Amino acid sequence: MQLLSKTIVNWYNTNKRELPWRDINDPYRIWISEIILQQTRVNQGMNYYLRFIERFPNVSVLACAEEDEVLKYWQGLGYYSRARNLHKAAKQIVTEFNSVFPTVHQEVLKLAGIGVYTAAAICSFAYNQPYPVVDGNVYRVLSRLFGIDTPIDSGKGIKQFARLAQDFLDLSQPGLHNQALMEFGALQCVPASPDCKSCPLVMDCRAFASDMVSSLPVKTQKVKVKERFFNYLVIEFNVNTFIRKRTGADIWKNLYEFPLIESDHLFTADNLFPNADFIALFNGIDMVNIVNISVPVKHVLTHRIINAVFITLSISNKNRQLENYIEIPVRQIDEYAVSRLIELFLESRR
DNA sequence: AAAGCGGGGAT
DNA sequence: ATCCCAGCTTT
Repeated sequence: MQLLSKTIVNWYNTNKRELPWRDINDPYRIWISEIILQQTRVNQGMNYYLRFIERFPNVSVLACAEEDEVLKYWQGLGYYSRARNLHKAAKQIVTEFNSVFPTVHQEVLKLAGIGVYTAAAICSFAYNQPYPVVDGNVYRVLSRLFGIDTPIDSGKGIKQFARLAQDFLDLSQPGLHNQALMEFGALQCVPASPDCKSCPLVMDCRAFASDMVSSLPVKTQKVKVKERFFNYLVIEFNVNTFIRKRTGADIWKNLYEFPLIESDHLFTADNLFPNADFIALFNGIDMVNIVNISVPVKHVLTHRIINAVFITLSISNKNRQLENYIEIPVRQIDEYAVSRLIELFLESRR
């Protein structure tokens, strides 16, 4: 076991990428990088990390910031609960740990947004503590190396791989071992068509020996894609428009958007005025002029398809319903964190 | 245990 | 189209 780990670490030392959050000990920076990289590729998160660290260089600065600004720095990256939890955890650290990032694994694990993987990553990278990381890369490398076909998204699989990863951990250098194992999965033992001929572990790989590389790891997929229909109302009132913060347990929580009527279909010029929600929103307004109705947009996410249309309209006066919204000059919307869907619409209008 | 949460790149 | 990425939280 230890020999295999040494082989991977040797591979790592000659093949690793130079990354700004690598070869540092600052738990804060490691923490930020780990949260950004959850379900996110290095290339996608790199600039977010650099900008985030520049604006929020330490936990105190982050804790003092407004959540709105933290979300603005997260705009476009997705999984926005990461940003909300990051901010929440920063406040936890200030109040519960005197602004010093905790060094005890159990305490790290209690911070908002930090689960088993991230706690192990921080404690091993920053403090060299003996906790094995088990991320998507590790599942893939270990399942192939040891020829394990237990589904990695089952309770049994999670426990089995956690135990295996613990046994596989090189206790003499846990941080380096973990980094190397993940980088090996990211660059060498890739999901599709890995170059096994150049792999230093090819002779030790159970999956290669039994021609199972392409079928491991096993995952019981289920992803049901649900469709939703968002009708956005881009209201022009002199030079102003109206926006609102999304609330509730739903997509894009705490991000801003135009007045929205969700329906089981998209509005068109033909079915717009008979719609009860539409009529209600503009009740009491003397004149509503439809300026433009955008072509339908299909915003595809992993587990959702958002169909959206942007209806631009001008109004002659305000009513009671619009008091529930924030009235801002149109250009000022750039200061608010919005979803990628809204961002793309705004870009298309420039 | 299952569902929900974003967005993008590789194949 | 499908998979999956340095996963976590809520139901």
